Amino acid sequence: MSSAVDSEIVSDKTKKLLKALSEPLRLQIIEALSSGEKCVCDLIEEMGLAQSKISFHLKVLKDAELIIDRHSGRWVYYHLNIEALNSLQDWIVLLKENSQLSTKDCC
Amino acid sequence: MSSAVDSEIVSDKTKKLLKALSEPLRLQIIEALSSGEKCVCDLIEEMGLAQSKISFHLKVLKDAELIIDRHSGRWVYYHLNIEALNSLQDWIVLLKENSQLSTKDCC
DNA sequence: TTGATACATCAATCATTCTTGATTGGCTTT
DNA sequence: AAAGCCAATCAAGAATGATTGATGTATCAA
Repeated sequence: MSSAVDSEIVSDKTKKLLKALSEPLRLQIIEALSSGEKCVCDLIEEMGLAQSKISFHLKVLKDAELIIDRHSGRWVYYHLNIEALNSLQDWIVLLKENSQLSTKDCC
Repeated sequence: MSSAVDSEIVSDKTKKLLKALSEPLRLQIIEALSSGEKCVCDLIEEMGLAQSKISFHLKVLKDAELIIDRHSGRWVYYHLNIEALNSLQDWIVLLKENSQLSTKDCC
């Protein structure tokens, strides 16, 4: 549906990134991982939350490619995907540039 | 509730920003406004959506201080708040810096 | 003052997302 | 093989968010 012109600039990837970042718990996870790679059990302990809850949110973050997993024995380690942060930043920069073009009268 | 340690780094402001940006329609609005200030009627026409829908999402964006309104006669004009974009970018930069510190073994 | 326009807000429905507890699957140790 | 641990997944319910159509408020024009 929605047959309108749909002149979209935001990529689906960026949409997914932003949706993944819209949840406070997931932001906490992101910040926890910004200090280095951690296994799920570390996060469970550090955040004091149920395992299934953590796993649920990790999955959302992983689907958005904000984090990357690494399996080792029976542990799964997660770390931030800096590329995702970069592409998010690029989008913001683009918005700001656009914005500045339009406030100075053109050219 | 939630008596846990709550060693939060993300500010409530950032949380709200990211939540506001988690909705595709709102991203479209943001991008529409990145090319300059517009009134609600412009957005309605440009996006081909119901007025109450647009107003609803504008309110969310305004509450997050991502956009700023300006009243003139019976029109209301909205434009992006660059400060919000800046603070979002700052948060990302901080995350990346943190992340880089932890990958090089310390110091 | 009447009517029209621009926008906000509300209440009800609908849709999506989160949470919880239980189960399952994969490793590892014994 | 059996038992224990780590983590993913599932199903049901709870909570949150979005959409819709109607109503309200302010401004302007006739």
